[in-house]
Amino acid sequence: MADSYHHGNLRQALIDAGIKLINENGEENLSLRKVAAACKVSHAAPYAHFKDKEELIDAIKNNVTERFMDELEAAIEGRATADEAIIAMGKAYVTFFHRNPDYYVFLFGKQNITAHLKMNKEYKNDYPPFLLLRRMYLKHLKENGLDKSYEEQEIDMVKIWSIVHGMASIACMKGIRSSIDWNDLDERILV
Amino acid sequence: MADSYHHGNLRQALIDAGIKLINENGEENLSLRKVAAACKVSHAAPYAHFKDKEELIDAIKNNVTERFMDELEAAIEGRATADEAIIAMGKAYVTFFHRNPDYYVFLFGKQNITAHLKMNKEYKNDYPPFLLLRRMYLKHLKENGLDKSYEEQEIDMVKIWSIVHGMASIACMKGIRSSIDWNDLDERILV
DNA sequence: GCGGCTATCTTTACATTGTCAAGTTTACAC
DNA sequence: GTGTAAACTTGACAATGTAAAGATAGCCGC
Repeated sequence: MADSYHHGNLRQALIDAGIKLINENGEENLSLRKVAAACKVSHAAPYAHFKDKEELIDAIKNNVTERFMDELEAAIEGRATADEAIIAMGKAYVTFFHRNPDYYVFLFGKQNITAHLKMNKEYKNDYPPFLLLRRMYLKHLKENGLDKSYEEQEIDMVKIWSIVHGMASIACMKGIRSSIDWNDLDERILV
Repeated sequence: MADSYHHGNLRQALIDAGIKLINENGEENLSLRKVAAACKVSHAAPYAHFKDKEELIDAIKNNVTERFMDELEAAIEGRATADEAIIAMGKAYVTFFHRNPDYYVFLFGKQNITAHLKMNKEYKNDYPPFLLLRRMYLKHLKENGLDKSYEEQEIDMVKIWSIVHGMASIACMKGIRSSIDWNDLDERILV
């Protein structure tokens, strides 16, 4: 069914083509019609799979977020201690965006994080990287026999997240990007 | 010259109308034609003052950045010690964006920082907030009789900036925004 | 005062884009 | 086989960015 009337798997093809086009031309130059053309379907075909342009972009965003999480999880894989895992995760966090600054803008540029998390109240607890951090942080407390209040825990985690996320953000800025050895830096910064 | 053929001060009027429209409808819904209409001029009039849409947006960005800097400078005004000033500046940094999340996306969403800083190599040293931080940090070293290598200084400053900037970024995310008392938090996080 | 120069603004035009509506084709259940 | 729904095409429309050409007005040298 490769060249039949029905495409076969247009939905995924649109997402893939979208990622490719965004990597080449940036999100602001992405048009539904170009994505459709890249898949050799008519300009209105995407509307069978996505409500509007935003829904396609959200789908792409989810796809990228999954790849991001894959790298974070790969980074903590096999680390002996929670401390090591947290350091590794922080490095992977910064490295992921430093290696591809476009993804930072794409994921956080409009502050959507991910489409399926779109709501107007507390969702930090559902943000995948934060869940991973919490898991490692609790492991860290246990390993070191520490006992902290919920509030103290929150502060610690936000602190770690802030450093890492802030570094990632700064590391992506044009001009600053190449002026600092991030891979070296985060090792010393993450206490 | 209020209703003459020439507007009088169209350039500034376009910037002001642009800020207003962005605050109301977001950057993604800003169109040159709407801005022109808000100033009661023809849709092509802006081209006499700005090369293209991006140049108008950059001008608006500079305007907002100036207001941002004003608040940072006001925050350190009259602080006794550098440490106090840095804390105050950090709070002002986070507060500015927490109070108006749209500005964070607007200023950093496309990672441009400001138009006049647009170049492809090191410009951290020209980023106004960073200059202010450096000034305060050097004051801090002197006040406490500390002597650090240039590299150690860089790490310290990036660390401070990362925490503050990361907190600002996170504080702006929908859903997380209201779930944390940022004003209380940054006081305890900034060592 | 006057001619001209230039910046400012208008009008017109065009290509790109998001989206809708109506029709066409295909797969699939019954 | 027939109907039904999903997947796709075609055609249309309004909004938008931008270029080109013309109109207007302030200003400068004389």
